[in-house]
Amino acid sequence: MAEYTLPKAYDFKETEERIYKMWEEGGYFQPHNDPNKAGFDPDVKPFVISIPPPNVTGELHTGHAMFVSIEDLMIRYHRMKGYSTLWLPGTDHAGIATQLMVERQLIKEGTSREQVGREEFLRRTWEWKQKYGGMITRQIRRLGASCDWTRERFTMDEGLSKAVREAFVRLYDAGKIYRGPRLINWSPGLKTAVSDLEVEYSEEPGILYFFKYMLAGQDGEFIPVATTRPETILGDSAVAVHPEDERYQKYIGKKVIVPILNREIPVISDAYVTRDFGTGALKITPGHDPNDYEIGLRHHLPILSMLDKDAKVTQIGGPYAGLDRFDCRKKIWADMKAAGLVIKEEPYTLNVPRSQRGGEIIEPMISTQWFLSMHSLAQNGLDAVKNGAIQIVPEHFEKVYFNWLENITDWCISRQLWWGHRIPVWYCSTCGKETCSRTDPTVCSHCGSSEIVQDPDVLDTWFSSGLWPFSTLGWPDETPDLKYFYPTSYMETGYDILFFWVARMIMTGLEFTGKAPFNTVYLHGLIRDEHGQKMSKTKGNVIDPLIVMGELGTDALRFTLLVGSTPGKDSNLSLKKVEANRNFANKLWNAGRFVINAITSQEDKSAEIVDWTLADSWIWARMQALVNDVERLFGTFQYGQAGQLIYDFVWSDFADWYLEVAKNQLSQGGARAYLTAQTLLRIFDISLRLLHPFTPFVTEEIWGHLRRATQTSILAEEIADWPAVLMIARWPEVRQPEGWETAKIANFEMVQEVVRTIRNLRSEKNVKPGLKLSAILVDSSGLMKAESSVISALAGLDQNKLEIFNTLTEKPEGQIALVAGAVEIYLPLSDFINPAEEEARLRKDLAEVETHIARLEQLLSSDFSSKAPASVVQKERGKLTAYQETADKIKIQLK
RNA sequence: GGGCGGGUAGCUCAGUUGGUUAGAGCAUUGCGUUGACAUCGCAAAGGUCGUAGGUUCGAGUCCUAUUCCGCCCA
Repeated sequence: MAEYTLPKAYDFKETEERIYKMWEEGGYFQPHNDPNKAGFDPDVKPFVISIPPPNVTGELHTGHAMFVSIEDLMIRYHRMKGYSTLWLPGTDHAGIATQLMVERQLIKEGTSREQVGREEFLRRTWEWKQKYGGMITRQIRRLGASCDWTRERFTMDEGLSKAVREAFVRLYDAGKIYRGPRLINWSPGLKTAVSDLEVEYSEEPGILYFFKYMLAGQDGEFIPVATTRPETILGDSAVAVHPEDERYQKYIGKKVIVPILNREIPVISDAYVTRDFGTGALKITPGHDPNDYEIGLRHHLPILSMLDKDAKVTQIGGPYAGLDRFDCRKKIWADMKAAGLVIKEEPYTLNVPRSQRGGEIIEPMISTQWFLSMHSLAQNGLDAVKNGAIQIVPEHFEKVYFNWLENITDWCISRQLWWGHRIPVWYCSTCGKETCSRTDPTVCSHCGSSEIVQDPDVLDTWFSSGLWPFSTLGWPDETPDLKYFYPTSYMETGYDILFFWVARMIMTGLEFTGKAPFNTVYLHGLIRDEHGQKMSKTKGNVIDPLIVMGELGTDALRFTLLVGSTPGKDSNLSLKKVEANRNFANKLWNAGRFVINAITSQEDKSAEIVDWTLADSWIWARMQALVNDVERLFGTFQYGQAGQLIYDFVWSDFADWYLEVAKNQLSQGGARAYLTAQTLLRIFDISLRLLHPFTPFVTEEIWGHLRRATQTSILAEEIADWPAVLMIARWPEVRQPEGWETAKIANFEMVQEVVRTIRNLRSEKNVKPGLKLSAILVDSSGLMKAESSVISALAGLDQNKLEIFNTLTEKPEGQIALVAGAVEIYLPLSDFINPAEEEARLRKDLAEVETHIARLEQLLSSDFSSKAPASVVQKERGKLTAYQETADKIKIQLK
């Protein structure tokens, strides 16, 4: 007999790091079937997820914890099912964030990006990346992520940079990338263009300014106009009114005078104008407002840029040139007031465009940028989802996806930054033409001049992450990895980057590889705090996953995130829940200790042959049902639901009931004990396998102990086919029910009901838990007789003083009477008997049972019995019979 | 303005193709620690499933309207 003792509580702190190291060093994170290695079998199915690359500057937050938990679950599940599984990790270069980080450092040193120059700046940035870039991946490891770190990628790597270059050149050659002046979103603080998606609109209190647009040559006549941004008056090209607006129709075609500047601009008519907003007359500033820009194009108005890249007024602004945008607003309004042009001011809620990064106010302005024409790409992206090549989970996000792609505008892909993939276009000062090339050219491809200079801008970071599923596998080269692992399987990420990232990957995947880059998009929701508030540093409600893991364990955090979430829905994270799941890990640990003890206590295999007990059969039936349910739920991405079922099974069925019965069975020794230990081993093993994708650490640790303990026990042959580690153990197989299950479950449930009934009464009467009671049971089915030992053990009865009769002609004296289903129970608690109370209790029970009887009788006499499916009707009939039996028994006791 | 999602126990949330006594965790109340577990056990209490209609033998679940909340897009 092997001695095998474990600490009383699960110590995750001692365990997690050790286990992770063991996995990683054991090579378990790498696909077992690798196209780069000998013995590769192309027929083995791969399962692939490319990680949503976190910013290289990032620090772990709950969003990362969420995606790592879900993706690791998907990966571990498929690995256990035998797929050659690849979870490819990496980070993106986060153009703006990283550049800011390094710039900040330079400023601290008393220098600046401009002073050190582009080359030195990039050297410093790489240096920074080498030093700090590994932080986020180390933190992801802590979550238990079973990524193949040998294939880790970074968007600025040589290979991925090559992919970016290839993608750009192909799109350029196809005429889908173009350069030109357009109205774009300008970030004056960062001094770069940003895409439409990077602008957020926030409602803020502001002022609506009403003023006079004086008519040229008509003394005193004016059109009243309202604006939220008076400084843009300097860039006005027209005043627009609705064509059918009777107030202003007469002015259409006339000229008005721009305040202060005294330029003359036309009054035009356009149906875009809302007649009942403001004054019904709209000033048009095509150079600084997207709607005005459209109107400007329609009416061929001059486009004036009255703000420069620092958001200061240009020469267009005459006397205001050089002023900051907000100073100018004040000054021009004061000057207009002095000139008698002001009508009034009203408070007004503005929709202020702000930068997603940093929150500064974005200025729409005209700028020469590179754009990707989206039309054909978007159409392919739409088709891929519409024809089912890609499935989005949950389904309703397909509508959101369609809505965006159907209304897509061209994507501004150039950024005025230094950190990123530089645009591979060179301008020739000799012939004035562009050269776009896969390799850096030395001369102009048009005239051969060496007077060429590269475009200074870099590409949007999302341009490179948009290629991620295939660039990470080696594209544009036809590598073995690309051939075998592409297209990938699932794309799992938050719904907040459906447009930023997912849609763009789909479009580029189709464009460059001709294939959808994945077959399924699984979107998870955002993590909020306990009360559903968005986490933010200013609110101080941020939950740091590193702290949670440190205090309650990684498994507890993972289980909470997985079980508390439904696809696509935001979920609230509460530490109370994490704590409950920490308790669950401990529960599992202790159940494991019990099982190990039961196994190692078996001394020899008795030759005696015994059959399974009712409890054995019951737990098997429940286990099989669970395996079945989990499989079904995983198939429909309902991981939370599956986790909940496993939790309930382990805690309630296995630990609360089977383990308690097992104690009784083990104490009988011999073959009974052996068989029980075997059942404990098998059931617990399957439980751990099912739970492993949710809580990898604790399950791996206990399973390892279970394996080692069993190896030196007489049950060793039971585990002959177990691998060295749980993470590559086979996923439990679904078995079809054999027919006996329903009856065994029903019988055991009857036993449970009798036990609960007795326990409740003991509790109600404050019977000391240790006190063994005698009892009389009346049961004609024979079930109680067969299970008397189990019932005595679980309900605290003295088996020697337990009498079981098929029928009882006379009600025993001095006993408390109870009914559980069709079983009558009598307990000799004469000291506690208060006849009036007892009768009242029985009458109350009877009344309740009778309401059920009445309800069911009515139901069964209605159309229900003819129209509902037979099985449903049968079920209700059975219930009625059971209630009637119970009622009969209670009536006997009331006599 | 357009679109999407949600109102279920005190709190935070689950709830399969509709199946007839709506679940969990936490919180609350009572009892209980000499071998799996106090990071626990055994019990109890707690819900007109936002509102109003409809479909159906049957609705938390499907349909319509309505109200409140949230998100996305313009």
